[in-house]
Amino acid sequence: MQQRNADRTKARILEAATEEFAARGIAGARVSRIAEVAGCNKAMLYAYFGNKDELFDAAFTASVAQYLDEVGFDVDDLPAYAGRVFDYFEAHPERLRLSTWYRLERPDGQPLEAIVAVNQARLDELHRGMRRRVVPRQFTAVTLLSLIQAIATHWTSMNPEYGVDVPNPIIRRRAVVMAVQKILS
Amino acid sequence: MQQRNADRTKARILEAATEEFAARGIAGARVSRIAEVAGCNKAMLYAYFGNKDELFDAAFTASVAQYLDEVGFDVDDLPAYAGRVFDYFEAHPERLRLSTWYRLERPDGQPLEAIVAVNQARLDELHRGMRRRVVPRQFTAVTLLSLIQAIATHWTSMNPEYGVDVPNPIIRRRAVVMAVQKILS
DNA sequence: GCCTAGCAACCAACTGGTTAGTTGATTTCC
DNA sequence: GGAAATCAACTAACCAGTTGGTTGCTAGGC
Repeated sequence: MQQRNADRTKARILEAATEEFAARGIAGARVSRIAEVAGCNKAMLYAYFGNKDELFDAAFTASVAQYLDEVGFDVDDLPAYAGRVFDYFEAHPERLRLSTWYRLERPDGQPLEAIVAVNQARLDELHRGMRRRVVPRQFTAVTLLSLIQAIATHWTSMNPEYGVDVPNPIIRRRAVVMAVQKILS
Repeated sequence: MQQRNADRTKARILEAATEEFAARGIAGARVSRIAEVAGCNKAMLYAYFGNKDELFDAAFTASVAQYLDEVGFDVDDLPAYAGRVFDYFEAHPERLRLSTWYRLERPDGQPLEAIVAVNQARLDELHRGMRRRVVPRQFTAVTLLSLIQAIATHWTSMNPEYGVDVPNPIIRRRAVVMAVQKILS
């Protein structure tokens, strides 16, 4: 077991940061808590990531990259895509929280290049799908993408006032897939 | 013009608090900024609302009450209801932000009684609608309510990586209403 | 194989500024 | 005259970021 390893320390900081930021947001996160969870000194964190804000950027960018990598897109079966998005955030609710914090706390932050590029690619695919008559044309491509995203994550982003009545994951997933099917019909 | 008026001061504090909390969340909000915007001293704020957290509660509760009061529910025309929800948050995006902050920063906060009651009433109405065959039964009532909410607010809760392609409000509204119609078909 | 110089990794303790919350006095109105 | 409304100034704690120094790893000479 190495006692010194820059890469490993960096990775541990990023992991701890993701956890802390997902739980408390940028303003609510405590740098000292991140350092503690990462098992290192605050100074390391500043050496590797600059400052609190840049650390959030690093954590969020990594999180998004992992999401885009793991959840592929498929114009030919959008309900299945919605199902996968549902599965992903069911397994990693903290990723959705991170994304929401980003939206709330960086209201006029420059959109991340990586996401813009992927979104553009998906929009292009949707347009091609529409020309091929695989995707209906009642909604614009942006609307469709955004609607599907909203439907796939609607449970996770729900306020907690429904209590007991919320169905189990299997039923929720089925509802997501069915809703997207209906949107496309 | 009165120089002293407890009710008016209280109202101004609440207004300023809503603005500040909507913009920056609980952790990011600054009590001194709220006092400044409200045109009074910090001490007033503590005299009237106890502390920062209770001030947020007051602002959020008032905001929700106003929303529930303004946007009525109508089982017989759910697409129109979705349209009204869309209109409301288009006109008051800060209310949606406030609600999102609440969800993120109070992950295990006790659900607000007022919302729980209204939701239960709406669920009951949906159930009656289902029995009357006015509302389809493919989704459970909770699912429907949650789906409609998600669809009606999907633009506002979108991350900002779509840029220029986002359609104008009229088209967005039409998309919301149409999507809910399709969900119900 | 052993020693050591130099550098990268690491940290305890500190700093300067900020922040939620308080206090004790002052003003205004009835 | 007294109660309610208001505030300037204060406090104690907190927190992002820094500093100055220590420790472990390794390359290269012997």
